[in-house]
Amino acid sequence: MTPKAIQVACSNCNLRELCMPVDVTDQDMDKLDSLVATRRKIRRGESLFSNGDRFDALYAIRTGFFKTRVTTEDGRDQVTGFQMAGEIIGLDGIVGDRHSCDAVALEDAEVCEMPYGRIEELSREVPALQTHVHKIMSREIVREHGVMLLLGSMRAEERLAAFLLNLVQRLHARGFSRSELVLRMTREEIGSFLGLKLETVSRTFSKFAEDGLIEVKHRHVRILDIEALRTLVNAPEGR
Amino acid sequence: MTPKAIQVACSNCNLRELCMPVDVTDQDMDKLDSLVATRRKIRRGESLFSNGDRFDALYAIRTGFFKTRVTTEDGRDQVTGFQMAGEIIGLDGIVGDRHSCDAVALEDAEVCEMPYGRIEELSREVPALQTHVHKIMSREIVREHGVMLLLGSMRAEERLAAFLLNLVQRLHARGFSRSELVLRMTREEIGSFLGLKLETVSRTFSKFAEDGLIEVKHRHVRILDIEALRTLVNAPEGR
DNA sequence: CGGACACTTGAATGCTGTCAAAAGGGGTGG
DNA sequence: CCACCCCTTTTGACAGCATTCAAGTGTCCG
Repeated sequence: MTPKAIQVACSNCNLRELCMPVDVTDQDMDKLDSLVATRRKIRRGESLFSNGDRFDALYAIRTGFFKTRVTTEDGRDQVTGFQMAGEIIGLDGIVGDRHSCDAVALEDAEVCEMPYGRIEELSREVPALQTHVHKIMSREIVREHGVMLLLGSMRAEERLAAFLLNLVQRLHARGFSRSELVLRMTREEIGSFLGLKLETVSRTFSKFAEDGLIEVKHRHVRILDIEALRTLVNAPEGR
Repeated sequence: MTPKAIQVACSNCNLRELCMPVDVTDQDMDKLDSLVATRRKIRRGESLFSNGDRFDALYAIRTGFFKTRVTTEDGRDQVTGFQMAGEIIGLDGIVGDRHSCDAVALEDAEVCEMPYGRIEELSREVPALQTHVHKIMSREIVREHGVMLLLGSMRAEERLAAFLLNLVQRLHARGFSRSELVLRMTREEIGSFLGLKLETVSRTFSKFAEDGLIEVKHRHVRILDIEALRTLVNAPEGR
């Protein structure tokens, strides 16, 4: 028995419902199993791909936690998202044959590499996969709309509340607590994502703790009053 | 001779190189001509689609100018982009079978409606179209990364300069002047897109004019010193 | 175990928002 | 086609939130 061979098949992957289309025949599933060419381990701090790298595959995160960020020549940078198990990264590379952002592991991670050419081939044969790929890209577009709303119209407290709610919701969908979470990123990275300085992030954490909304102990956060956080995000007065 | 029938064919459309893949055989081009089901005219102020509408087609803009915006129940809203001839809108609807944003015409417009089911079908038959669709979605993702960078790390002057440069560049690609433009949107809409209040937009326009970078006469803008604008955007110190 | 890095907190500055008022245009209806 | 009215835009004064600069503490990784 070769456990490794079993693990490599998407059909046996416990993240299947996150990465793969739901309705596929056994026959199609056999094809989809051939999508993942290799597994790749990435260590904390290392990049899965970087701005300028040739694009040739999408990656499904099996374990670990990533950030993606865009940078400019003049030193500006912006974290564009945090990604966890079951999520797909690399979509930015399709348009220009090169990646336009960096994907950095925030903890040791493992990803499934899916050669893009193979994705296109199989998409033509398996309509369910085709639709699935389109939905993944559309979902990313919609997610970014939400981030734009956050960056363009929310104040610091609202941004951080929205960030925490989003994170805990995604973690809960993966079987973790709905009230407790461990942040894998620094205050500076949170700030970059939220368009705030790290001091503002830290201060806002402290204020939430003072107000009894959360408990913060460095990177451990416990949500005490999730309703209050929701109310904050839906505050009637925008910026 | 029926000029209308001729116009409906993508193969004869002067925007073809903006909407369609470049390398297609004549045979494939015949197929692609069947993509556009109908033309639709939208009058200034009307919506092409709205949040919650059932999704069933993508739209290629033939003429006119749109804004897309997301809104929340509590009255927050955010302009997520401005779209002009040759650009594709509606991608947000794929993931949830319903649109999650509004597309509003800022001037009288005409769009080509491409039923999504037909796009999927043809994508399976014509690989060049498949790749093209993927690139369009990927391009939108990358564009939004740029907007996130703008919203998350730039100050008011930098944002407005980046906005003007982007707009004039896209207009120039469509045969318009590279230094003169007519804004189709209000100061408030610019502000919503840039995460600023309309007064700040107005003030920043005035400052640019005082500094000799541009000439502003309501919605007519003439760029006098494009290099200065570029320098502003690439300013070494971010927010 | 030690040092670099991450985090917290304080004080002051400043950019952008808010409120207000006036002027200018453009669109619509007669 | 013209005139009127409303919406858009501009500008000023002031307030507030987030940034900046600085110092001290804590902690995690090698």
